[in-house]
Amino acid sequence: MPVKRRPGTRVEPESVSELTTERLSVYLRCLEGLDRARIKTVSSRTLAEHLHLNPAQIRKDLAYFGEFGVRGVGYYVTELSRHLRQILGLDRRLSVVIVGAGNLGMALADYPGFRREGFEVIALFDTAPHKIGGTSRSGVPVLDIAELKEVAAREHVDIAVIAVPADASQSVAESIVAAEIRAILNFSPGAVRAPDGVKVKNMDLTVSLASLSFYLAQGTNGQTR
Amino acid sequence: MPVKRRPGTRVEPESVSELTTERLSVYLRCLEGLDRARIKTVSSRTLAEHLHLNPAQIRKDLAYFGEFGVRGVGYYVTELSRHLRQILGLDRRLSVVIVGAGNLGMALADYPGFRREGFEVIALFDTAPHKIGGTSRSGVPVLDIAELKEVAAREHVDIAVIAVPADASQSVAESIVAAEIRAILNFSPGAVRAPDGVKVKNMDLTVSLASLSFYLAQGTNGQTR
DNA sequence: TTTTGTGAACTAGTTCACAGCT
DNA sequence: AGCTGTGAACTAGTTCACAAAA
Repeated sequence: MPVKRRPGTRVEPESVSELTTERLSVYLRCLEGLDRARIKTVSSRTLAEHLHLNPAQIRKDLAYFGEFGVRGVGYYVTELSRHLRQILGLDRRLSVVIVGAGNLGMALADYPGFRREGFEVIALFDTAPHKIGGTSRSGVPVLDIAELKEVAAREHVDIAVIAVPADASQSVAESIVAAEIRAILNFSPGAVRAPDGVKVKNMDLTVSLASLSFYLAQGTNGQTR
Repeated sequence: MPVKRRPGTRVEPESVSELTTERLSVYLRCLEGLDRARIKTVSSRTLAEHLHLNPAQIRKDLAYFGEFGVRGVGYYVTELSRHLRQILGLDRRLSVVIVGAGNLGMALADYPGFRREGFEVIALFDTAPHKIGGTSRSGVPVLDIAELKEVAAREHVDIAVIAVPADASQSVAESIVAAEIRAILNFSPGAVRAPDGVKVKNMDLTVSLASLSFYLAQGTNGQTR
């Protein structure tokens, strides 16, 4: 029996897993490619072949949010892209700050992929006096971390990236939470703790390398995604 | 009934999931901290409290590889660290190359966490003539990607990191596979395809940010790890 | 016909709960 | 007593398979 939810309708938060939302982002990127190639419609089967995924999974992921497809036809590429951008909240400018103006923080501030996807890096934050007042190569200013709360309030910062050494990460996370930023992308080793209502995503280089090392050591076999 | 497997014994590859191996790396880091604090033994409960995990999960993860614990006592910290390092293949020097000597590649080459965990970045590779022949700030040489195969054979490279723009990532992946490197950490957007026997781990910034954006847009609530 | 949307079946991963060892 | 190791139960995630729509 068809779900009588209209496309774009909000869904109960608990029911959508992070695995699903990550795949939505992958679908979106693929659809944007198809759109540039002037392809009008795509079936879950074709999309699944592109992405090496199961077609039923794609249909199920999309069906959480509405009935976007047309039976016998598939999905309209441009339309589905627009829906996915809206579902993912990518239909508006998102402002990002990076805490830690070391090599990694600076590199991330200048990463062209951010801007291309609608993320704007408005500032770097650090504690080192000789860094404060400077800018990244592309001109992102480095500010004193003491100013984070004020800047976040003034500029409506959506996401904070943590790119500091491990021993500073928890205190940085607390400053971010105090600044009322509700989403954190953490590149520091070791998970940071944040209260409910603040989403933390860990990108731990060390853990990923260890997992590759295990594969090499044990001769396991597999593929991520 | 006790498993009659001795500690350190190899396990059937298929039975250990990537989620488990990633947690092993987290356990190891935590144990190293306890070891530095001169703590001799730790129970799965205590470890679980540190890491905000379930104690049964920790016991189960460890039990895949042997019986490391002592009933009534817990685990000997130093001994378990040593076992985990061996299981993860971190008991030896691992050599890493980075393909793509842009901002991100350079930053990764100089990332101190690599060396600290026993990974040695031996070279960067790029195609841009003005980059080739130079070095990163910490002195990692930038070589021509045409030399990758030769260097990999000579230096026994374990892991390759992809840090190039999306449109180059698949061809870079093919060069890496041709160089007989069997583990890839991919920072490019879009999953790269590699044959069986080559492990790919994707660290897709765009996907992670989109997932945070979804959380902000929908007001979902959760915590990674 | 093609292809969606979805209940049902299946597979993977987590947590419980307890026997058994120290 | 305390704590591990592990079957059993549970929960989450994926894939199958088919009715319904175009």
